[in-house]
Amino acid sequence: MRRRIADVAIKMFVEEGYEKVSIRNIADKIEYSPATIYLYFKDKDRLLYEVQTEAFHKLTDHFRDKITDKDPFKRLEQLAMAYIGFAWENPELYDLMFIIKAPMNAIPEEERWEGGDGSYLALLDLVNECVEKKVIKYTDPNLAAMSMWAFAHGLISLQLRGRCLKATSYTVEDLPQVIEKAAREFLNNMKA
Amino acid sequence: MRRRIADVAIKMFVEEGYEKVSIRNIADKIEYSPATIYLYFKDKDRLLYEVQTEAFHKLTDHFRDKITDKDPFKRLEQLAMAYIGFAWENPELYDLMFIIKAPMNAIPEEERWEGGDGSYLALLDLVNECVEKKVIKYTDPNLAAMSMWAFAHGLISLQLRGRCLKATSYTVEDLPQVIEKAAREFLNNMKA
DNA sequence: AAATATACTGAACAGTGTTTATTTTCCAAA
DNA sequence: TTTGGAAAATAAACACTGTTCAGTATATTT
Repeated sequence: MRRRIADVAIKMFVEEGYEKVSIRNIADKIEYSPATIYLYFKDKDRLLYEVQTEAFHKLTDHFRDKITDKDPFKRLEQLAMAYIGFAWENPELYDLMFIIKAPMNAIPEEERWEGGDGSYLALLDLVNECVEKKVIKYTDPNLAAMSMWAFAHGLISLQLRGRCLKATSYTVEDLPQVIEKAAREFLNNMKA
Repeated sequence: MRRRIADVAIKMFVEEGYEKVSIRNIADKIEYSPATIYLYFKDKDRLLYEVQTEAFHKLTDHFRDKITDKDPFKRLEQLAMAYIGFAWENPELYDLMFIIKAPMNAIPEEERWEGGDGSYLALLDLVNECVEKKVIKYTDPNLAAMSMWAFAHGLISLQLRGRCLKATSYTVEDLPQVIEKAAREFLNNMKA
């Protein structure tokens, strides 16, 4: 039943957008009462967190498919492009993975961030290798990993929230290429 | 009256956080009926947009205070640090300026983004000067400006949305310095 | 067949943004 | 000073939201 609810929820978030989906909508779709959902999920934040975890599995799969090169720096490039590509293809999922506050409220102070941790560690491991082999300028892997993440996230979230189009002179057709170009430039600048 | 509502709204957003403030709360505070607000603002998005514009004035003032150096690259550093500092001091305002979707819905397709445009142009002008004087690696000012903005925004918004603390091994006390350090490193990497 | 345990729901609570018909307020002309 | 009309403000309702809880229906065990 938990599965059933989570499956429908993730589908509805993707199709209709997070903001337009309510507990009642989900309950209607699975033809149960809204109260039933609360037997399986403490509250909406907790359900969102479950959906987020699912989404991170999707991202992990996406990474597995796209990160294939032997050279660690090339792999770093592939990771960056895969991250951006995922966001572009799944904007609604990206939203609740990285932008919306709600699902994070469901994680108690001390607990691990199930989904996010895994993906971040994939990046950190790779950056570690790059630092060891001196293929990037950075010497602190944590700082390098966070910087890469922040840059990619910044590009994506400014775009997803409509700030890019309004402030820059780029058009909606340009943006995908512009963002990729910016990412390439960023990677170039951190190359040893 | 428009002013009166906007003033109270901005104050309440800062004090209690965007999510906890409703039209009714604002109406209560100014001792008017909720319906009155709709005589002066089309809807909540429009009110949010007004508050956003106010916030951008604050950011512009902040920039004016902090960006003082003669050297264009140093000025670029000052701008970056001022931006990050502003976000740190006014997280709730930063939220509705750059993260929340709602206020952008109030701007019709063709219209300018009153607040955002100005601040972005300040950055773009400065970057233009840096490109001309060849003090940064970038040759395309638009790309450079967007990259800087994206990087700073990425750092800030990941932090504001609780992703940094959960994924990285940094503590809440470290983060301000870590973010500044990351920004400095980024600027260093783009230095010509 | 009776007792227990599990699964589910109807209805309500307290809140949200928003609209409309109605009332109050105010000011200028008679 | 009274009256007419415009302008300003609102009470009440609509259609939602997340959430809770008392109560019902179903299934399992004794």
